[in-house]
Amino acid sequence: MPKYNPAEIEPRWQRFWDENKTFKTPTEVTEEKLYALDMFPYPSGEGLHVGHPEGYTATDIVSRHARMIGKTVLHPMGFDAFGLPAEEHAIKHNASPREFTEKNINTFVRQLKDLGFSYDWDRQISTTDVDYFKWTQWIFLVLFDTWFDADEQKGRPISELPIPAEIKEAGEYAIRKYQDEFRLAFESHAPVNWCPALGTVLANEEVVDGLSDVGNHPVQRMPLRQWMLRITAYADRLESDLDQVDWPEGIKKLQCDWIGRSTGAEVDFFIGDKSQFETWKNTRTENGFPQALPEDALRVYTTRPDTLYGATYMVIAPEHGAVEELTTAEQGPIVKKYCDDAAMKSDRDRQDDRTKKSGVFTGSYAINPITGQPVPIWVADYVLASYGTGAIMAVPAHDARDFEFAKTYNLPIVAVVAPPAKGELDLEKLLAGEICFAGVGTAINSESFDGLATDEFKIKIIETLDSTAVGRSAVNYKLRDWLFSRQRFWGEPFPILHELDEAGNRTGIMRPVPLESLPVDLPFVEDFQPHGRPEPPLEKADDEWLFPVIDGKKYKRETNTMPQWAGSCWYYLRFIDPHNDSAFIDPELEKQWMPVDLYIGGAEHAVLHLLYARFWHKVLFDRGYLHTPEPFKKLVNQGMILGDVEFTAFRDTNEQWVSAELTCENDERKTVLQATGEELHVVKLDPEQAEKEKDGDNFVLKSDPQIRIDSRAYKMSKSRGNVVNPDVIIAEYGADSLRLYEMFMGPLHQSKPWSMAGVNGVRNFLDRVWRMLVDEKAEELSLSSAVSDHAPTDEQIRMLHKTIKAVSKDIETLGFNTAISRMMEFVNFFTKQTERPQSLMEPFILLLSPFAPHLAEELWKLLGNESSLAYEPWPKFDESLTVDALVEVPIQIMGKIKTKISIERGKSNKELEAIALQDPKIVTLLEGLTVRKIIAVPDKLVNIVAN
RNA sequence: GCCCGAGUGGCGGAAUUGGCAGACGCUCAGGAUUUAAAAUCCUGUGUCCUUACGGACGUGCGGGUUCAAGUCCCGCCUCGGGUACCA
Repeated sequence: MPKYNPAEIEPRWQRFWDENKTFKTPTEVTEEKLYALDMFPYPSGEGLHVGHPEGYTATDIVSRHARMIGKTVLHPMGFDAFGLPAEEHAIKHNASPREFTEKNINTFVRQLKDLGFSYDWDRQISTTDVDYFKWTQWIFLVLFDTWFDADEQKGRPISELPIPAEIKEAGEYAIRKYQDEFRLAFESHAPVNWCPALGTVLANEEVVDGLSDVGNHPVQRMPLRQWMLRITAYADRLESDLDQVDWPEGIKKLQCDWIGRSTGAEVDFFIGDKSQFETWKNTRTENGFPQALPEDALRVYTTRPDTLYGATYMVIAPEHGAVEELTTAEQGPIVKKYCDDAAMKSDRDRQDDRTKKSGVFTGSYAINPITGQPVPIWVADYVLASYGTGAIMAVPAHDARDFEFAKTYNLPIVAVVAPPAKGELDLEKLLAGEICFAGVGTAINSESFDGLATDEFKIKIIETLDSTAVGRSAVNYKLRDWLFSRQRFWGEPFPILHELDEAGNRTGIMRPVPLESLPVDLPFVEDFQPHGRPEPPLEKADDEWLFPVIDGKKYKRETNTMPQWAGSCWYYLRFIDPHNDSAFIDPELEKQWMPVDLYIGGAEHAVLHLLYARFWHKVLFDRGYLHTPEPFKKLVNQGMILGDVEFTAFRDTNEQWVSAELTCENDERKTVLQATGEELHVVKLDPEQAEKEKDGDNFVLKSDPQIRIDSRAYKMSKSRGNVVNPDVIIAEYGADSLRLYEMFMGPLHQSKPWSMAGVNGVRNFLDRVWRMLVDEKAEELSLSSAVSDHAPTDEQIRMLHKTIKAVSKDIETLGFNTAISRMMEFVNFFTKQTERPQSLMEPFILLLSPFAPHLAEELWKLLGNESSLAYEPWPKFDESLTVDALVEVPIQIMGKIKTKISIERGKSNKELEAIALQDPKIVTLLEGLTVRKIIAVPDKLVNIVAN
């Protein structure tokens, strides 16, 4: 009995595609190319998750469709395989991270092949391949060899960096040190996020609420020598070039916010006696605004220079360089204690304290350059050393944080901006210092500037500050330079050698490992367990690796490794030319394939990966290795797939039901009774036990409708036990069903709950497709007798053309869920037809093929075709055949539908009106009414206004 | 707190430019087929009123614009996600 049996069909076609290299990327790239890319996965030990195939199926459908419309397609897959989990696993099991990673990759490849994706497997890469990270190291050296020319807004070779005459005179060593200060990859000794549990430092982006992103371990600040990448130099371009790409607005905004560009002014407040202020100001006006931080002034950054008249005190960060100098002898001990405490505090503690502000007075005053009045200088940890100048002018009347601080320490509050007239804010209260207003408005208490609107004021005041050289306009970014080194084993080694002197100490001279000596492979290390101290595991490599001698000079290798992000910053380029051993990519091939036309992946990479990759791309672009300024033309984020919907109810310790609205979660994420905090039992219910409230939106217990229950889909997680394994779905329903279901669930970008019943639903559809063509009662696999070479009817032809049109359009807009529903309608229609002309069945199978490729290939063959349908021309439709001759037009009276008439398409509104008014039902309904107006929309509706 | 996104039947979701709300699928109910079951096929399935014919209501809530609003405008509510002292 030839029933639809995916377990037999699917492996057979997968083998066919593999053996025939059906999806090998063509070497001749035609004008119309498609580069469809998935965010490559981290090959975890758990294997593929059902979230992975969602995006992968979408790009696969687009790729398969593109081949059929004649495009040349590049559709590759690879693995982002460096990273902490493999190393942690290796430590735990005393094994090699490489072996573990390779095993996981094999599982992933097997699972991906089971899903029938049309990847060109000859291009498979892993970031951990030595042949791959050779070029990651090479790109690092490009960064090392590049400085950013701010005037040209462009990265240039370090050899083109202008060297000041006095440096030149000081000799080669001075020149090298000078260059090192400008490189895009540079060493720094700044405080970093050190995570003792992971034994490594982390990027700001990898620390969430003072805990590590991976594993939730505490993170502390400590100064360490680190490699940094100067991503801040590219901040403006990373922001402005977002207009060039077709990305979701939300993601663009996230990147913009992350870059956090703000404009305002830097203002110097004179430190010294009020009597010398005029002299200071005059000297300033003569000499101009100093580039470097002056010693006789405190420099602040503000986005609201228009509130300068309201600056009643100043605050510097505890780490600010001038703390000691500004602290008076009397205040010395308490300031020192405050700063020491702040330094001890972890980021986590700082978060907790954020609700209340603390600070201490330094004892010093600075002179407001516009009013000439002295203001006290305080130290407080609500000012960050790393942003702006690490010092602020505090305007408590117009900044919520300053307001809170001023209230706590009884500092004066002066209102200088009146809210817009319409506002409900009470001006009296504002003037009395009782409330704070942070918006824009009209200047008050600002001498000659009074009455100016905020925006005008800003421009005027900057002009004034500029003319006397006490201030200037300035731009700031939230974006920080990228901390690029990790103290772990399982990452790319840096291709950098540190020159040593006779005594074995670093001379400070660095030497890049030359191209011919790349890659720098990971050495064998007996034990790479983190020990809670910041010496990287590579320090334990043998001397031969650690201390190379070149031209008689002894060097020590850099022993930090690169972070996981490094490999994923450029993998999309390597896919274009994966086996090239003389360059990271052939420039000709790069021109043919870049940019990536469609990039699909999860929104969790909205800032990190996408920002880092764009940054590297721009550097490589500036240095002439690439021809596009942006790597990813169109980006789509797939939504998260949640677990099946769950109903939960709550019971107290006396086994009594508790209604859901009386519960809440406590700090330990346990469900408790809101009123008393009593811990409750969480009971998972069978859907049978739940029902919807009679008049309300809540679900309640069927047995006791007074008790509300929770109905929600949760994120899939091991602990919740709601994880769906794709292998199980494939075994039970088939890969085509899994692919189809994930596409049918809803819009790609939306998060949606899994439903086993839904999988069964699409499997049902595939069964129906099978039966539409196959005679299930026959002994051998053969066509159903309904399938014939009969001439199709007009209705049948229209059905096909409508379906072709809808499916084609939906693939273009990635509306896969509606494409599938249109194909379901086609099948519903034809299974009722006793004659199913083969000439209509064939195009339908082609339409289905990108979605359910195994089944489509099988049926295509059954219909008598010899070869794979992968490159068959996509069916075309005739516009005139996509509409019916007759249309049903509703007739409304006062906007309410009264009847429907079936008429020929294309009637004018006059004709429509006449037909409507003659309709017997309408005539009856209009009796006694006066027709005031008739609106007729051709082929759509008629609305009669009558009363 | 701030910034996004979303609220449509029992559930997932459809609905060019405002123009027939609920396509398609699931669920459930009834029927056919069968010795029986599975599978399959057919019919029905927003709510309320009505024996029926039919009618009223209905896209989170309250207003508004319009001949006509899920769609546009104003004001809220709830949920999901992101983010957090960035001056």
